[in-house]
Amino acid sequence: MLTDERHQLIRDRLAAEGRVLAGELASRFGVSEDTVRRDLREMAKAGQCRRVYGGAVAAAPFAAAPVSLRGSHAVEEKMRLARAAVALLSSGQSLFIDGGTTNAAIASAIPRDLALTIATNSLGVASALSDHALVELIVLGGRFDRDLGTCVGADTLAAVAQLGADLFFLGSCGLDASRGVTAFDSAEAEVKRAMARNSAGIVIAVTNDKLATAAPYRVAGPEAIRHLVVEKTAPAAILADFEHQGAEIHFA
Amino acid sequence: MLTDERHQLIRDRLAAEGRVLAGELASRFGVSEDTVRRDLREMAKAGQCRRVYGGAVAAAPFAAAPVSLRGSHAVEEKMRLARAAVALLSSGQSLFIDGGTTNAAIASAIPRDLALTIATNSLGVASALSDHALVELIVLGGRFDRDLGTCVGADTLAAVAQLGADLFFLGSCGLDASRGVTAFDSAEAEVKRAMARNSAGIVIAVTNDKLATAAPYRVAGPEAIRHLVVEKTAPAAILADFEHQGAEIHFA
DNA sequence: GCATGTTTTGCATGTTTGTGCAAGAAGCGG
DNA sequence: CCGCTTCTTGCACAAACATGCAAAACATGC
Repeated sequence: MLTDERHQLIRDRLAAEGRVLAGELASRFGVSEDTVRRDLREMAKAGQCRRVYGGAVAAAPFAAAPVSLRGSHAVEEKMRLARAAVALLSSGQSLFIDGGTTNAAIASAIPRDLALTIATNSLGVASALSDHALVELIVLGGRFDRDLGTCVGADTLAAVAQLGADLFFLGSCGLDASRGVTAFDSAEAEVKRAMARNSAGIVIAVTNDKLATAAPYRVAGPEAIRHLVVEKTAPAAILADFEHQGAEIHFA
Repeated sequence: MLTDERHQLIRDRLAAEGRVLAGELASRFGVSEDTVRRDLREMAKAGQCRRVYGGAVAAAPFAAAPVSLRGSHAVEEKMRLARAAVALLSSGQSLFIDGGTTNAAIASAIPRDLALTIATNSLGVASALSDHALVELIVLGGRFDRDLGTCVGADTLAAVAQLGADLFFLGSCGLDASRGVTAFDSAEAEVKRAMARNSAGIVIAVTNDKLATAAPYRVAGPEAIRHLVVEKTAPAAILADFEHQGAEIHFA
């Protein structure tokens, strides 16, 4: 097992349970407790956890990334979703695109012959669009959150407030027909809310595992969703709920 | 088996599993571990993976440098300059870093154990710093100029105006002992001027070809340069001029 | 054809890094 | 106070590493 892998697994566990025990990790990984303690010491030095007697606790309770970007097996599905999502676009439109791996996939799937105005707070999305000659790209700056891969905070909100868009590609969220769109992080949710407020329509592309799940922070009600892009295998019952609230369903 | 084929297979494997082991690849390809390590080293240098002890893991999602060092002739020199430039840093400092390939090299050369606050309008610099856990990263948003790889315009200026920094790493400019620092683009120069105004000291790292050249737009006078990082082969006469104006010369 | 230079590869070399073990210090509970 | 656990530090060893070198394969130019 690679040292880096161990660190990743510890991060995952911290995100899931908020704390880890040195002895437990040692037997789980099949290494000595000394090694685990060394790992925890390094991670604490890098600000990824806080060291306590007997183990470690998460640095900031809910800051952990909701998705481990590493084991992103669903890359095929996301590319399929992305291709279906960009079919909604036409030249001259203006877009908000926020963070998440699905949105990064969408950005890289945007055809190069579309003339669009795109504002994003995601570094990944901006990078993907940085060579699209016809795209007017606006970076929404602010404090960079490396767990989310996006800018958040007051500066970002101020930048969003100055803009308006036809469509908002809202990513990496929980989606539930009664609770609507929810986010895992308070600052993230604030930015999403601002983008939603300033757009004419919301587009959400999700893999099945996001359907019928909810996160702590509310972003928008289910009726705000204009377009919902899902996998072909998405449960019809759930989709029907969204459809009744006015969403248009698109299959990847 | 061709070298390129091997590289492609390693990329495939990284995409599928997120990590590879040097020993495993060696036996699979029927080559020595040294060869595999060479491959991984090259691929890491090209940003296609991240090297770890025992193998390599998939590159961080944003690390795919959009404005990479590709196509720039003097990669080696720039990395040397970068290593010399980061020697000026110490924990707790705050920095402005603007665009240019040399600054991208500097950003990627910043040690991971330095706690810094860094504000940048360069997508490449931001990407390079996106996995530095101890760096508080502030993205200066605005209209993205894809020729420069940076954000410029009124929004960017407003963001800069709210910040102050100890050092400003000023990149991609002309440098002349009488005319001072000059830029090739009006909007670019405006942002550089704002950053210069709000920093306590300016650091410039340049290859020889930038020395004793001037561009249309004036950014700062020669007396504003605090640190000048140059190649060992830089002409002494030119350096003396800058030294007389108060600059501290550092050789890469 | 032959000499010359380049690229790739494997091997020998020291060096670095991760790991486990042991000893002592420090925290915790009775 | 004492026993127990957890932690840090120093040390040793093996695995992984970078580097220099030489042989082989290949291209290039006279």
